[in-house]
Amino acid sequence: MDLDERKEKILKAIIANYMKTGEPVGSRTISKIPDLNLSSATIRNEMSDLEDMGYIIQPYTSAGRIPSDKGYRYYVDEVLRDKELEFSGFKTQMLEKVDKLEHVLKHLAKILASNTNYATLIAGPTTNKTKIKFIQVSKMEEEKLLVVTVFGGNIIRNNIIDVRRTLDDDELLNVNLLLNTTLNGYSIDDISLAMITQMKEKAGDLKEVIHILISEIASAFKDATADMQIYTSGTTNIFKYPELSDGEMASKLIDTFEEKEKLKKIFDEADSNSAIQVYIGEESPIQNMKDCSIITANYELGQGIKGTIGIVGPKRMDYEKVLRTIKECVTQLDDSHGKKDT
Amino acid sequence: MDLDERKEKILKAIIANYMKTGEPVGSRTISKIPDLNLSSATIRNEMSDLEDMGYIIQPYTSAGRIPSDKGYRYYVDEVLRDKELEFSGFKTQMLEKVDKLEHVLKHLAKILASNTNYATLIAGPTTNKTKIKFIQVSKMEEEKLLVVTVFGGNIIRNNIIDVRRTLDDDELLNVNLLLNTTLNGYSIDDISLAMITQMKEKAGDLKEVIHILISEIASAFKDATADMQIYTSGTTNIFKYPELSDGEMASKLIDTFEEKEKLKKIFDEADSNSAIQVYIGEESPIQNMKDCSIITANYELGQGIKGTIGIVGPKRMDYEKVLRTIKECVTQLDDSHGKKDT
DNA sequence: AGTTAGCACTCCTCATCAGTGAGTGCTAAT
DNA sequence: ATTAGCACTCACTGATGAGGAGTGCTAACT
Repeated sequence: MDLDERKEKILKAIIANYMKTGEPVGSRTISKIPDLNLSSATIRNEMSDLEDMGYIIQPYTSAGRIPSDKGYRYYVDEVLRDKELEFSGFKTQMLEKVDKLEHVLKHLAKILASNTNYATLIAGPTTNKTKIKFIQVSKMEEEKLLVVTVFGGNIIRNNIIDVRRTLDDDELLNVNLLLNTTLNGYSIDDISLAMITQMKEKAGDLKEVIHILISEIASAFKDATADMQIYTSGTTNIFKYPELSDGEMASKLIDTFEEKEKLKKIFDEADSNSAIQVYIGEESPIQNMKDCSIITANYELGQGIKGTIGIVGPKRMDYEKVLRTIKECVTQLDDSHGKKDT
Repeated sequence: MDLDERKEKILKAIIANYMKTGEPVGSRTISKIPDLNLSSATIRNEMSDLEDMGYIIQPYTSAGRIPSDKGYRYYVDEVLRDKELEFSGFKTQMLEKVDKLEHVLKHLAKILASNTNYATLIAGPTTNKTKIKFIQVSKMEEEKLLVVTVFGGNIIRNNIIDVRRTLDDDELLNVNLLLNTTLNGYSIDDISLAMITQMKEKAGDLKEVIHILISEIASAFKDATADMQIYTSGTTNIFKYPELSDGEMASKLIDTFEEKEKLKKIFDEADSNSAIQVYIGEESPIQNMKDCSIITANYELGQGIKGTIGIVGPKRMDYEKVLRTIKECVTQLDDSHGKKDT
């Protein structure tokens, strides 16, 4: 099943060439490569073998070959595997000057898009795994409480909750104290039944209120992706690749980028394993992106603040560059934010 | 400068026909209309006149005519002016079930897009003209205060402000009391110098803190458009209109829709006059939309909650339908929300 | 004088057709 | 095992021409 050295060289050459031009690659083109000094006829035989093995495809008889999904997969897995993914020359301009996390991510998406020439999406951190820093409950209207939750990284979420009961100032103070002392430093996911019963015990009269508050808050954040923010940029980069920009295709892709809900699927999968993930063609978790490749990577800012970066491009995307860039990017996010978030 | 009845009929017919087909309209097509019983030759003469007057354009010699911007303008101003814009059959499905304003608007954008077949954008309310309902200042870290401002319609904004000083609990209580009693019921724009000095006088020791808080809050909301939320939907509808969907054009349009900042220009203009606004072709405030028509309308949910709805389509869009729909939509927004926002 | 029929002309669109070139597979010679 | 040679395939290009939709103009008609 393995390829001998020559076949690999040829496959590599085909992929490299097709990445640049987007056109099927012929045997003559390969035969001109000085490294492997072979005639086009020999190349043809080898290419025929490669096609039988499923690494390349002939779009129609007597055309050149283009890499198949399997071909790309081989390239990514075998060829890029032990390559040193060194500094990418990725420009970090201004990344540190912005402060709000939301802005940082938006900006980063733009930078990534313009650096790679592919479409970029960034998922903001999900709150349910981020540590709670501070909770403030206040009375907004007679029976309505405003709950402000501050998570690590100063991510703030608001909930208006209807407790069917009026609280006086003392009670409010108690609730605040109780919630803060108990939940501080834990994430939503961390909240255990034990903690809740413990709070209820201490709550006395306020048992009921605490119950409503906790369950409402929990259900608001329950669904990991429910309040996930997704920032996209460079959608129109797809027009740079003819294979993606004909009407039908482009329309579907852009639609997917507009409907952020659909994009969540990508991040759902990415969550499970922490490494960089490469989806090629049919492997894509999103139906509409079956003709694209998607590369995702998880970033982490400490304090349980985790999110995902994704880049979407044609199957002939420059995997090496994107992998380098995205890796660098994740590293930088880590560093740059680590500094200021004490 | 006015058109006689026959010319108007012909112009109308040309526009109506072009709206449907998107193809240049010839004299023979018009001559077949039973209403005005004329031969194609007569129509030709009239069309020649209309062209001289600038209402229609001939894309190339010996092609049919298409309406010019001026032609559309005449149609919108004169023909649609006194037409009864009655019930549009606009589906309001589920509009009332959703609760959060943000969700309502997102959803509404989708409904509008699918109803009209054009791209839709909705600007959420700007906070600086909405009445403040409740302010809560709390201590998050030693010198950092968390300010939560609740506006009418339960729009919530958070600010983390660094007052260079520690506040004890009593002081915090004072600040809260002061801010709430003074600012309640006013909008950010309403806050006068007098109010500020008044607060400072009462603040005593906390003068400095109040100063920082007020100026920070004000500057955060200052720029009306800074925190304006824009929801878009149906971007890919433009692919339904060939004149907008060729590479260059489509790319520019979609780019504009992605970069929400650019869209703000539309709403900046819309603010000034409260009526429905129609921009045809070159009249567009956005460079990239010079080949489109844009229709905007302001909605108002009471309590100073105001925003704008916009629909973008080809110049040959169905103005009548869009005007009807958008009008209906604004009315419904008004009603449906008025009910539940006591 | 307004309207219309007729005609020559323009220009787009579409299908056809042959030529070209890049590419392949196969065979036979090296 | 490699390569040169050859016949064949197929997309792409450009020219050509028919067809059609539409115009403008003129002359005849009411």
